[in-house]
Amino acid sequence: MTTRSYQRQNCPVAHALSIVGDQWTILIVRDVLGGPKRFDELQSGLGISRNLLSKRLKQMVGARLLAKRPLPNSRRFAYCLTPKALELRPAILALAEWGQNWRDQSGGTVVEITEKTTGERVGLRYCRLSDGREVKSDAISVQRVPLVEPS
Amino acid sequence: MTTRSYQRQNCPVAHALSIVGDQWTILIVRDVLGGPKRFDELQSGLGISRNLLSKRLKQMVGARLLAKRPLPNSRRFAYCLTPKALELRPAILALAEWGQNWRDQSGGTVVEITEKTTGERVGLRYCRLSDGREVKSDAISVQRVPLVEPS
DNA sequence: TCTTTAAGTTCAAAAAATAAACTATATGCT
DNA sequence: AGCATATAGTTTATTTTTTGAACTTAAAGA
Repeated sequence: MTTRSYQRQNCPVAHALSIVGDQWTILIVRDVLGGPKRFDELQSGLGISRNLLSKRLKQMVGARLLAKRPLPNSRRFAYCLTPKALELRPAILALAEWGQNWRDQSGGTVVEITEKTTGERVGLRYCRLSDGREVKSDAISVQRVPLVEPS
Repeated sequence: MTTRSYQRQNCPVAHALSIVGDQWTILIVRDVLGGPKRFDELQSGLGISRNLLSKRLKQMVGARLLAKRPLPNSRRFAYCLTPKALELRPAILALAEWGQNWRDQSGGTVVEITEKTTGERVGLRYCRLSDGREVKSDAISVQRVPLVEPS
């Protein structure tokens, strides 16, 4: 799939996938969500080949998903998340929830979201924007509408 | 990336991506979310090559994301979503929201979620499971925990 | 000095995706 | 009946990506 074929769909899902839709980018973001990571940490954690990791990290820095920072008193580097990548968290957590609901074996690990202050469990839900109340997923409707910029 | 390298990560995100993490599967689900689709409709809508679409549809039927049904009084077929694929909707909508928040040009189309009964706008938010109240994204914490099956 | 570590780069081979042409079968038109 | 068209793919050759392993460069530690 070329960037062009994503773009000509003029769809926000296709646009998102043109940036994070390859085999590794989401997993890299997932790892860096746990804190800044160095090249070799990412490589051994993911099992990705080194040249491809190198290429992906460059693309991700170019797409402003990651920032590459030198570590103090060393000639090493850390890759850190930008706000743009941090905002992928809901998408990643939605994938995680789907993955654990439809996992094929029992066991493994699950991702648990909790409220920092109380430790209470939290999940992603549809909410009415006006009052923040939950709306059940079968009570929603999805439309694609042309975007009109506010003037 | 092999299926094996996804599996050995033992992570629900990696598991989800081992099923829907290629370049086309999410876009196919997105299209079929709009109603059952035939082979040629998907092919021309997506611009995917025919042999790859054929392969992906087989994989997706095998993964129980799609069901292939003959259309009555014709020798044509429709690909329909299963509940498993329908449950990808939150992930796809989260990607759509990210894609439109970080789109590079103005214009285009956006995905709008509304409540069927009232037409009010709806979004994906973090909610406390106990009382359904919204929790701000900077007030949550994410952990991976080993899953213990209820006995 | 020798070894190790970190962050890559290079290169050849394998796998996946693309594009275009081809096939098989049924239906509709003249 | 004969011919063109539509549907749902398959085949084949080419291009692009990904992999895996070895190599490089520079600095730090023993």
